[in-house]
Amino acid sequence: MEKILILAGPTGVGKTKCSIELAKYFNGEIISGDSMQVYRGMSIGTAKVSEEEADGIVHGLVDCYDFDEEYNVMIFQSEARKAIHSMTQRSKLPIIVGGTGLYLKSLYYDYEFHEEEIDEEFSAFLKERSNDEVYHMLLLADPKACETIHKNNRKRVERALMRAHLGQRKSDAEQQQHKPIYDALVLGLTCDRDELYCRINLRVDKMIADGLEEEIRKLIGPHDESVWDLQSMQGIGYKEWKQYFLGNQTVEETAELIKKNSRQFAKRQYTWFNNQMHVEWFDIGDEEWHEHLFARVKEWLGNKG
RNA sequence: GGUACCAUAGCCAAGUGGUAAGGCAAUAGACUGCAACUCUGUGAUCAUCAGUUCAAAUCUGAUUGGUACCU
Repeated sequence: MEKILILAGPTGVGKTKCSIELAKYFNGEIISGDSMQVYRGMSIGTAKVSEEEADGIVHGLVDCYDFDEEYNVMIFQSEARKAIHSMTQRSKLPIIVGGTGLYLKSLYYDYEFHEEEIDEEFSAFLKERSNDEVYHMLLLADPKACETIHKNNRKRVERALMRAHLGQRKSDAEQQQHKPIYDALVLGLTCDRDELYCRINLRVDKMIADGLEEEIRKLIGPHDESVWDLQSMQGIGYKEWKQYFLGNQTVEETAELIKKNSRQFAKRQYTWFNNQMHVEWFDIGDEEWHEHLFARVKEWLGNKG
């Protein structure tokens, strides 16, 4: 099995810095497991690595798509696997760094995605139904899927229904082995919650100072209001500017919103990493976390046999 | 100093006699194709004291705190 090092953790703990140190020390290359850093032109708001920071370390899946393109788990999984393979062949240690839980999990485990089409007619038909109606339909089409989807979660219910409609029931797809397909070491960076929130707040202030507003202005460019509906523009640090540019909000209010959303996001990330994956945590508040983390990686690499 | 008004969870806030709406925040959780998404669960006895009443956040009085105006 190929070896991959996964570095997880909430926004703002310092994954980027740590990952570069790891890459340098262990002769590795980095793959971003992040759903927003793939977009070109979105750097400040996604806290992307700067060239100086990267210091020559190769970063995959960063700056790969224009901000009006689609990106999703399937693309991530496929691209990341290719990259991992390439690195392994060149004797580089693949280091996957990111905060998008679903992406990391789908990479680590044997999730299988297939090309899909959308039945527009069926989709339109669903739009007309109430939450209850749609949920009852799913109850008939794929009862097992209902176990993990709440009836108010319209988005997921519709998607599961669409899959069942196209003959690929969600519950069937999940019959997969659920086994790791890599020899992966999953490490996580964490810290005291208040401390993290403080770091997040400071980071957002810095983003503003570094010209986040200008970055957004460039992205919007000549586009009309529909830019705000783009997938990429739903990222934290971006979507909050809509009201500002529409003249309904001050910069200060926008910044506060970004901070709040970032904090809530960090909380959700913890929920994911704590319950969906087995993460070995390293608290950056501990004196020797750095030594411990590096020692752990050495141990793991050494036991390769 | 006087008069009036106000005092409900961390914040905003319904409720004017029958045992405390809602929103935000916080927190816990779900998650196989928008996942930085989407969704779910969780909180108070109503400033304090005394009184009226079968029954008070809701009425009365006092106290404390705040706001406005007046001298």
